[in-house]
Formats: sequence, structure tokens, C-alpha cells
Amino acid sequence: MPELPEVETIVRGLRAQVQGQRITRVVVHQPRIIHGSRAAFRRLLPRARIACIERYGKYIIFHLDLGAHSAASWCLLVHLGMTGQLHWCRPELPYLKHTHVTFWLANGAQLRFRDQRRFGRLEVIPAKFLSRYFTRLGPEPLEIPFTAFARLFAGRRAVIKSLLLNQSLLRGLGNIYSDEALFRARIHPVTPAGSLDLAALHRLYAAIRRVLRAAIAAAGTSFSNYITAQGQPGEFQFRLRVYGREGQRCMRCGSRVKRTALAGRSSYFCPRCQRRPW
DNA sequence: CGTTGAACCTGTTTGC
DNA sequence: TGCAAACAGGTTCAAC
Repeated sequence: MPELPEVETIVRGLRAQVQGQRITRVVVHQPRIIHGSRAAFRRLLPRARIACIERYGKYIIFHLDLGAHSAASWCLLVHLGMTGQLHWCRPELPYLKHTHVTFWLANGAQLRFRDQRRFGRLEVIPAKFLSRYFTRLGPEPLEIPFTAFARLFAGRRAVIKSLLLNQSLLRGLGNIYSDEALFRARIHPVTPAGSLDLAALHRLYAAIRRVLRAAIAAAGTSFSNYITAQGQPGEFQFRLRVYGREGQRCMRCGSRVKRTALAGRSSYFCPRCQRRPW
């Protein structure tokens, strides 16, 4: 579910409400959601202070301050999978279904992790392993310069949509924003990436930046599961131009939006604005 | 290298 | 109305 803009929105909300807080108690309702060392999870999180919170692609990194308990520094990594939610609330709030982990905070509030499909994961790892943990992730789409961006696709025969979803090339894009960027750049999703000319690469680069920034400004896209750290839905679902609009009129040219399956996932595109390369 | 399908889960929508 | 299939924002792995 959550792609870069949703995770960024959650991280900003968490910074405002839980950064600096000490964890006083952790309750794991669904142990299978915890990956890596469960012993480290149980031992280190109670009494840890959340020193700072970062986003890395679609991952959330909580840097822990363990004080005198540990000389090494540790992190809590959270990936939300398809339906994960990480939200701050009062302890009186009734437990909603699929709440897998509850963090009690020193200020009396709680941070709860819910995940209907359980594709999400939480893991405590030493900070020194972070770079190794993330070796397979490419650069941030909002940070990479254009020349490096263009190089990612040179000589690649794979279709552009697959490469946009591939986190080892760029970290953070998912199915929605890949389709939205390709639509805005007027590139057909099955175009071989290496065949994109300089003009097309420029359009794609600009489109990715525009759509991600606009989505962050709108607090992300909510269909059913995604909510911000404050428990609110995003607003970008009202600004989507192709994703989920099969059969509806293209907002640019009025043609019918089509849907095609690519590696088992839906790709939405306008057959007129996004011409096939042959 | 690139693609596909399956696996990990639960819930909703669609079609017969 | 009932039931099965299809589908849902992600990642990883095996097979070809």
C-alpha cells in the first residue's frame, strides 16, 4: 500500500508526536510480524528513547537511544507492506482488529501498528548494519540528479514500468505513482526502458518529482487502509489521473483509460496519450 | 538479464 | 442468494 509519499507523511507525523519520547512498554499481539532478532526486540525496545525518525525508500527508521543500557546504537525498522498502519493514539481508544504491536510512551500516548494483510514487518537491528541491510535499494527519486537517473535505464531491455517498481533502481515508487508518473510523462508502461530518448527521460524525471511532491503535499493517497500517523486519510486519491480509472475518460484527451497486467499487477494508461513505441 | 508465478495474509468486489 | 474467482498500495524467491 504505502509508497514514498505515504511513508513520508507518516514519518513527518511521527516526528511531531513521538520523536524524543521514551518507550515504557511494548506489547506484541502478533509475534509473526516481528522479524530478525525477537530477543533484541523484547530486550531493547522497552526503556528505549526514540531519538530520531527517518524515511529510507518505503522503510521507516527509528533511531533508538538506549542510554546506559547499550554501548552500541540500535534501530527499529518498520516496513508497512500493503496495509500497514503506524498511528499515534490515546490508550483509551479501543483496539481495532489487526493491531499487532502496541508501544506505550512516557507521555501516556500509544503508538500502534496495525496490518490487515500482515505483509508489513518490524525489526530491531544494530545501526552499523543499516547500510548492509539497505544495499539492494537504489537512490531516492527526489534526490537523484538527472544524469544519474538517465543512466539507470541505458541499455535496459526491461519495460519501464517494471524498472520503476524495482526498488534496487529507485527506492520508494510503487504501483500508483509509477502509473501516475508515466501518464504525466506520456510514456507507455511497456516501453523498453533503454529505448527512451533524452526528451522522454526528461519528461519522466520531471513527472516523478512533480507527482511525488504533490502527493506528499496532499498527505498521500488513501483508498481503504492508509492513514497518517494522526489517523487521518490522505487527499491525493482525488488528484489521481489514471490509476484505478479503467474505462473512464482520459483527463487529457477523453479516450478510455485502459488496464493491462504486468507481472501480475495492474497498470493503468491512456492508449492515446501514452503511445506504444511500435 | 528479464519475466512470470507463487508465496506471505485478509478482506472486498465482481461475475456467474 | 450463494459461491468462487479476481483483485488489492509490497517484497522475495524459484523457475524458465
